[in-house]
Amino acid sequence: MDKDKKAKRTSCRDCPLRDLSSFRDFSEKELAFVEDFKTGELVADPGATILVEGAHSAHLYTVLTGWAFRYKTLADGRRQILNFVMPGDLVGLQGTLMEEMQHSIEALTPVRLCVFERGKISKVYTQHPTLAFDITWMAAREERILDENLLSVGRRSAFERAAYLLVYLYQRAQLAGILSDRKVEIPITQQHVADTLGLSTVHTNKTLRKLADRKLIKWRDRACDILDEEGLLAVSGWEGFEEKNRPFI
Amino acid sequence: MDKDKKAKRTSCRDCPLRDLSSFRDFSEKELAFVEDFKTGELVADPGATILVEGAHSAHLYTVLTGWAFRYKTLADGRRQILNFVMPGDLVGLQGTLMEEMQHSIEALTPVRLCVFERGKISKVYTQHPTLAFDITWMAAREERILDENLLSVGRRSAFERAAYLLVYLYQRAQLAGILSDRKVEIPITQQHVADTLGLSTVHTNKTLRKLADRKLIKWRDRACDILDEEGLLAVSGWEGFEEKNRPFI
DNA sequence: CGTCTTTTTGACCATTTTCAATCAGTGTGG
DNA sequence: CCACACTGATTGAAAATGGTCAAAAAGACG
Repeated sequence: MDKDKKAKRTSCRDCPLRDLSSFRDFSEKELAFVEDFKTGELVADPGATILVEGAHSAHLYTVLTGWAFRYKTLADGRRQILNFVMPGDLVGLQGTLMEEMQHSIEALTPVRLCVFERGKISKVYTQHPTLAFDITWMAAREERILDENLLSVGRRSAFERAAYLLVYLYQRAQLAGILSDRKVEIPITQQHVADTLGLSTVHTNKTLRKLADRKLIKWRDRACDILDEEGLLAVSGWEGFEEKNRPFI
Repeated sequence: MDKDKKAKRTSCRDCPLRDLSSFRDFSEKELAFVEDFKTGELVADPGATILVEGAHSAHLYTVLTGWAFRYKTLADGRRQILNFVMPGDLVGLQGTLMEEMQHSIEALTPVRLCVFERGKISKVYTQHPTLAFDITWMAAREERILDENLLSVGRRSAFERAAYLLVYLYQRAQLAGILSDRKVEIPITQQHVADTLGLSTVHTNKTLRKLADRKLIKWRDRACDILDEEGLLAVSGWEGFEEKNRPFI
């Protein structure tokens, strides 16, 4: 895993995520603590494995920039993508709290992460209850997303599922502040879409085509334009996010 | 919702869950705090809705006895069961932390729950970091279970999926201490199984029959004997739990 | 015994997968 | 600049998995 590039360190005070309207504000004390909690930064190349199933991670991370995804595989190689990881997301909590990670994380683009020391996490709980609360909040948020994903894979048709995934990614990218116009440069292949939806690549391709035929999206090599957000929401039957002032660390 | 039966109160010190080997021990101070945090108890009848999607729950619960399940539905009624709830499980955290619940919970058997006041949860974080940590731990555990479920629904065949679900329930019931011999009195219908696996009832029936033909299980009306735990694990390709000393509140 | 719920079955239909190519776009070395 | 190698997107056809419909059988229960 060629992920061990140490990068120059950004101060938490200058953290670009703080400027985004969807994240909550921090007190000076909190900032000082997080600044201390942070051990360094790490950059992973596209395709690099950031965390691997079975490992007992020594670190906890927050994504600063870039896209990644969480996934699990079966013995024969079948892969299920569980969720996508964007700036502001906390990663590696499972490996920090429990014995070992039960999923892997792979970078889609160059990913820059803040590194936090596993051992120091108890200090968050003893010294900064508000931040501890935020960690729980983020875990609950991930759970909520997984709930919706499970509903999608279990009960929505391929067409609805694909529509859901694309608006979902669109809205998340928007909230994470990584969007150029209505164009989401989703850095994923149709293979990734297939592994998220629980479909074959072939059928995924035909399904995306159908969405494109209806002028809802436009798929391009490793990118996708969202042409009709409302239309996608309608097809999927999803209500969308109403997330404001979410915390992060 | 006919769930409003107030029940007589059990002291946390006498909590039957404390005796089970799979749960962690508590300090005297923690016990005293939880005792105070607990507002009362509540009993729900089979079929009753304990928490409903869209509500802003005023309470947080821990299940003392009984089975329930978490689920979401689409507008046209399609239902996806997300996970099952057993003694020791924390319930309603989403509704406590965020604006509103995005899933419902329904009782399968008579369910007895401990009730905690939503407003007091911040006291857990400020006064009892170890318990706050436990809450996060439980959220991470739920996430892990959902990950495996998603893998199952997305990538396992109907046959593997069914095998997975049944050993999973068997092992959880065992850890929760609600098991009569190898016989799991799973209080669910094939309809519930279908809604968990993302299959139709008809196909679920045929799949369960195939498991029975291979002497892995024996299905009975609202009950299921696990005849061959190892066999089910092998079919599903799942490793099983290795959970010890889990926390609860 | 009659009613209700749950399980079981069979026939037929739809969605999705698999297999096998082909096509398009990108980057590389000559 | 072009041939060649790659990866990702597309297609068509055959096969399989799972869904729908309709109805019967089997328990559970008052």
